[in-house]
Amino acid sequence: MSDEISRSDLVTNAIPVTRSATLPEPPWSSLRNKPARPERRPLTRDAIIDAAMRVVDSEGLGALSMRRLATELGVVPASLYGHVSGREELLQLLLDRVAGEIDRPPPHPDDWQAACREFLRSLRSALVGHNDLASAAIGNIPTGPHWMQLVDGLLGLLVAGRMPPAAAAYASDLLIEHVITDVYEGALFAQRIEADPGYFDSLSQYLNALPADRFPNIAAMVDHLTAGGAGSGDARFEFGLDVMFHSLANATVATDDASSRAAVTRPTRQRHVPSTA
Amino acid sequence: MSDEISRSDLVTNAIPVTRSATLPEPPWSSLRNKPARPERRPLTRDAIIDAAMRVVDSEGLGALSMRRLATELGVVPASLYGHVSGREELLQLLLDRVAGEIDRPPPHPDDWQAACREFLRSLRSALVGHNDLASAAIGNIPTGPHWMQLVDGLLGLLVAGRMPPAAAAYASDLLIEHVITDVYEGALFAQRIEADPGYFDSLSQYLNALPADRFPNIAAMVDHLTAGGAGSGDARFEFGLDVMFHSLANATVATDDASSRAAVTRPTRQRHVPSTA
DNA sequence: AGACTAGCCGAACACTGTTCGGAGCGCTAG
DNA sequence: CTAGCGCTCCGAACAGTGTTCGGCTAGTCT
Repeated sequence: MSDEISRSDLVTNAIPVTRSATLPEPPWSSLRNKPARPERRPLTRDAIIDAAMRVVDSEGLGALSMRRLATELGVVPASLYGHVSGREELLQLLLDRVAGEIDRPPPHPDDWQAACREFLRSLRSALVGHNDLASAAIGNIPTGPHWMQLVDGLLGLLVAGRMPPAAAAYASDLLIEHVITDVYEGALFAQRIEADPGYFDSLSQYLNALPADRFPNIAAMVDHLTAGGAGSGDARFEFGLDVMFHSLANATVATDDASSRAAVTRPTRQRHVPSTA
Repeated sequence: MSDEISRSDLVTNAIPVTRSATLPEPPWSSLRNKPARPERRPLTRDAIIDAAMRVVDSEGLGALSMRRLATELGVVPASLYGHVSGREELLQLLLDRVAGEIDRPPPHPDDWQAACREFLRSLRSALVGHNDLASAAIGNIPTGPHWMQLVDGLLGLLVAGRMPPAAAAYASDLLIEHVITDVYEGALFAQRIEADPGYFDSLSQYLNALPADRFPNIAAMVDHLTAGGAGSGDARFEFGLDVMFHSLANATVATDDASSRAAVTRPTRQRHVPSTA
C-alpha cells in the first residue's frame, strides 16, 4: 500500500495490549493500593491519531474535540498536548494519514490522462472513507510527507502528459481542490440528510416554489438542478473531471511557449478584477 | 453599487443618537434610578446584519461571535435570537447580502463566455471585499433570494451559450465552487501572512528542502509551485476560468444529444469509485 | 386606564481549545 | 543503592463559544 513512512506508524500502532490482560493482580501487589491503576499505556502520537481517526470516521469531524479524544484514550485533555501541538496539527496529521492510504501513481503511464483520473478517484474514495475529514483540507492544502508525495505523484502525471510546468502547478491545485470540495460537499449533504431525512425534499420543493418570472432559468431546469445537486455525487465529480481534462489535454499540445500563466486558451482579455472594494 | 436593499440598511443604521445628548437628566427623573438607560435602539434584523458585516469585514469571520456581535450592538447575546435563528442563519444572511451586491448579468449577451467570465469575476471581487466570508459558503451553497438570483443569472448565461441543461446545472456549481474556493484560499493565505509575515518564506523554504529523490517533480518545479500557490491569486483564478471555459465552450457545440451526465467529453469509462469503505 | 404582547435582559447550561504548576514514574549518574 | 533528573501525565483553571429559559419592561391597542 504505502512505503517506508507508514512503517513506524504500524509498529507503534501494533502494541495496544502490553501485558497482564489475563491474570488478576495478587492481593499483595502494590497495584492494588492505587485506585484502578489505569493501565498506563504509553500514549504515543500514533495512538492519538488512531483514536482521532476512529472518532472522525464514526461521528464526523464536528465530534472530534480534544476532550472527546482524551476520554477516548482514557486520558485528560492536557496530556494530548505533549504529543500534538494542538487541534490544527492533529487535523494535518489525520489528513496526512489518509494521503498515505492511497497508492503512488505510475511514473510513466501509457495514458497519462486515464492514470490521472484514476489517481484522483482513488484520492476521492480515500477521503470519502473518512467522513467529514475533507473539510479540514479545504483552503488549507496539507503539507505532510504523504500528502506531498501525493502532490508529487500528480505533478508527475501532468508533466508526463507534456504539460508545461507552470500549467501543471496550477492544474494540480485545481484538480485536488476539486476532489476535496466534492468530497466535503457530499459528506455535508449526507450529514444534513441524516439529521433531517426530509431535507432533500424540502430543498427541491423550495426550488420548485421559486417564482418563474424572477428565476426563469432555475424554474426551467429545476429537475436537472435537483438531480445534480444531490443524489449520485459521482456524476458531479466525473463531470468536473471531464471538464478539466478536456482542457488540460489540449493544453499539453497547444501552447508550450506561453510562459507562465493561462496556458490553456488565450484569454479574451488580460483583465484584472475591477476591485469594487 | 447596489439597489433598494441597502436603503433600509442605511436608514436603520443612521439613527444612533435619538435625543438628550446635551441636557443632563433632572434628579427626579425616573431615568436616574435605572443605570445609564441604554438608549433602546430598535435592533432590527438588518441592523444585526450590518453590524455582523462590519465585524467580518474588519476582523474576519472568526471574530464574529454572537457575544461580540451583541456588544457591538449594545445588546445582550440572547436578544439576537429574537431576530435571527442562530449563527448559521446569520451567515446565510450575510452571504445573501453580498450576493445582492453584484449586478445581474445580461440575459442575452453578445459573447456568452465573456459575459460569464465577467460575471464570475464580479462575484469574486464582491466576496474578496468581505474578508473570510466566502468560507461560510464552501460546501454549503446558500439558498437566499439574492444568491438564487445569482445562480439563475449564471444559468441563463450558460444556456444562452447553448449548453444543454444538465451540463449547465453541473457547470454552474463547478464555476461557483471555483470562485468560492479561490476567494477563501486567498483570504486564508492573507490571514496567515498577517499572523506571521515569514509564513510564505518558510513554506517555500520547506518545499525547497524536500529531498529531490523522493519528490522529484516538486523539486523540479518548486519555483512554479511557490509562484502559483501564493502571490497573485488572480492568475490562479483566471487559469481555472480558462480551463473550465475551454471545455464548456466545446460542450455547447459538441454533444447536445447526450442525455444527462458528462456532456463534455465521452468519459474513458463509465466507472464508479471502488468504494473502499 | 388597564390588559396584552412583543422584545430585551440576566443568568445559566453545556460545551470548546489551551495553559500552568504540580506530581508520579522511569532512567541514569554518582 | 540511592539521589537526582527529566519526561509524561494529571487537576484545575482561563477565556471563550452557541444557545435557552424565565422574568421584566415598554409600547400599543382596546
